[in-house]
Amino acid sequence: MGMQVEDERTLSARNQDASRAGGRGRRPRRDREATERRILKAARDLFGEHGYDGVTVREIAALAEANVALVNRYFGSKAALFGDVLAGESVIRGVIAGDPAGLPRRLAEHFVRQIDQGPATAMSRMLDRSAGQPEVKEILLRYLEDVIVQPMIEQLDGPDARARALLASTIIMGGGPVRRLFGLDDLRAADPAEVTDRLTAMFTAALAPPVRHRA
Amino acid sequence: MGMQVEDERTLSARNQDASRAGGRGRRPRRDREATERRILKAARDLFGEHGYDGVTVREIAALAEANVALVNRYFGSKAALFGDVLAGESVIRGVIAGDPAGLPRRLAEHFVRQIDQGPATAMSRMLDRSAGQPEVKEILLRYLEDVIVQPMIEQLDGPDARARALLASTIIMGGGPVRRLFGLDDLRAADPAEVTDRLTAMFTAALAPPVRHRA
DNA sequence: ATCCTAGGTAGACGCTTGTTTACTTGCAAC
DNA sequence: GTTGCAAGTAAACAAGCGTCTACCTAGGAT
Repeated sequence: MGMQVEDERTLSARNQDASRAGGRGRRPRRDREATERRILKAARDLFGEHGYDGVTVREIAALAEANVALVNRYFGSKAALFGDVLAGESVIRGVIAGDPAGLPRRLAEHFVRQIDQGPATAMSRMLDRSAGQPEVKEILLRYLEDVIVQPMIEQLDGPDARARALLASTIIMGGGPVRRLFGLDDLRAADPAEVTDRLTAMFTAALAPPVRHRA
Repeated sequence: MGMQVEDERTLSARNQDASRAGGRGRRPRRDREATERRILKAARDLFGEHGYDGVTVREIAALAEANVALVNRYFGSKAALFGDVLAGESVIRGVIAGDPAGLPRRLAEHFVRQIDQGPATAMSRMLDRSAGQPEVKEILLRYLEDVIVQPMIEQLDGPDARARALLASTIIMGGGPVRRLFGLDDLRAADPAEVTDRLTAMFTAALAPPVRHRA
C-alpha cells in the first residue's frame, strides 16, 4: 500500500532510478533535494511548535538528520529558511476564500478546528513568538498582509475595511498564545457548537459593515 | 595607583540629597533602594517594549545606569526580575473590576485607549514575545491567570465560564502582536466610537451567558 | 585617623547562538 | 581503475547571553 510513498528518509538507492523523463538526466547522487525537503519539513514542524526564536538551526538539522552546515548552505540563513517555510503555509488562505457572508463562521470553525487538532497546528504558533530580529518581523508582516489581511479586506464592504480586518486578526493572532499558555482542556470542555457560535459572533462583530439603521 | 577616581561616568552622587533621615534614621549611603528602583523601571520599560527574550540584562543595566552585576545581585535572576515587573503591573486589573454588565465595554475602551496611547503601553507587549524559557512561561501564566482570567471568571454567570474568559483573553492577547506588527495608523484611521462598539460586541460575544434558544 | 561594611565595579566564566571554513566521501563519467 | 565534482561532515569562528567572583570604595561608626 505504501509503495508509492515518497519516503524522504532512509532510502538511498531508490531515488536513483527515478531519472527525469523529458529533461536532462542529471540527478543528485546523494539526493540533495530530499535533504532539502527534510530540512524544510523539520523547520516547518519546529517553527510551528516553538516560533522563530524558540528554535535553533542545530535542532532543525538534528530533526532532519542532516548536518548543521547544510541548513545555511541550502537556504542561505535561518531567516531565509523561515521565509521559505512561511511561503509554503497556506491553510488559512483557503479558510478566508469563499463567500463573504460565511467568512465569520469559516474563521470560527477554523479556530475550533485548531482546538480539536491539538497543539500541532503549525501556523498559529508561528505568528506569535516570532519577531525577534527586524528582518524576521519584515518577513512575517508580509506574510500576514498577503495571506490574511488583504484577502479579508477584499471581502469587506463599507468603510474602514482595513481596521475591521485588523480587529478580526486580533482574534486570530490571540488564539496562539492563549492555546499555548493555557492549554486546550478548558476550551475543549465547552460545547464546540457553542464555542463556534461565540467565535462567529466575535468575528461578525469585527468584520460586519456598519449598521447605520436597518435599511 | 593612588590617583583619585576621575569618574568619567555621570556620577550618581546626585541622589545623595536624601541623606537627612525621614522617620527612621537609617538611610543607605549610596542608596541601594534608588538603584533598585532605576533597574526596575528600566526593566519595566524594556520588557514592555521588547518582551522578555528581546531584552538583555546588560541593556537593562545600561538604561538604569547601573552595573550589570547588580541586576542579579538585587533581583536574583533575569526571570525573577521579570516576575517583579509583572507583579507591579496592574492596569488591567482595574479595568476588569467593576459591574459585570459593563465589563465588555470597559475591556473595549481599554483596548481603544491602548491604540490612542501609542505603542508605549507596557503590559501588552509583554504578553506575547515572552515565553522563551519554561520558567518564564510559568511566571507569565500565573500572572495572566491571577490578573485576567480569574477576575473575569468571577464576574461570569452560567456554564463554561473559563472557556468564555479564554475567548475574551484571545482578543486581549491578540491586540499586542497586531499593534506591534501592523502599526496603529489603520486602527486610528477608523472612528474610535465605532471601534469601541465593535470591540464591545466582540467581548460580549465571548463573555455573555448562553442564550439557550427560548430559555 | 582608622576600621568596617555595604554599595558598586570590572572582568571573566561557561554556554549557546548563527554562520563559515576546510575537509572527506560517495558516486557517476571517463 | 582513476578522476571530478557535488553532497555531506567536523570543527571552529565570532558574537552574544546570563551569571558569578574577586575586587574596589564611599562614608558612617568608632
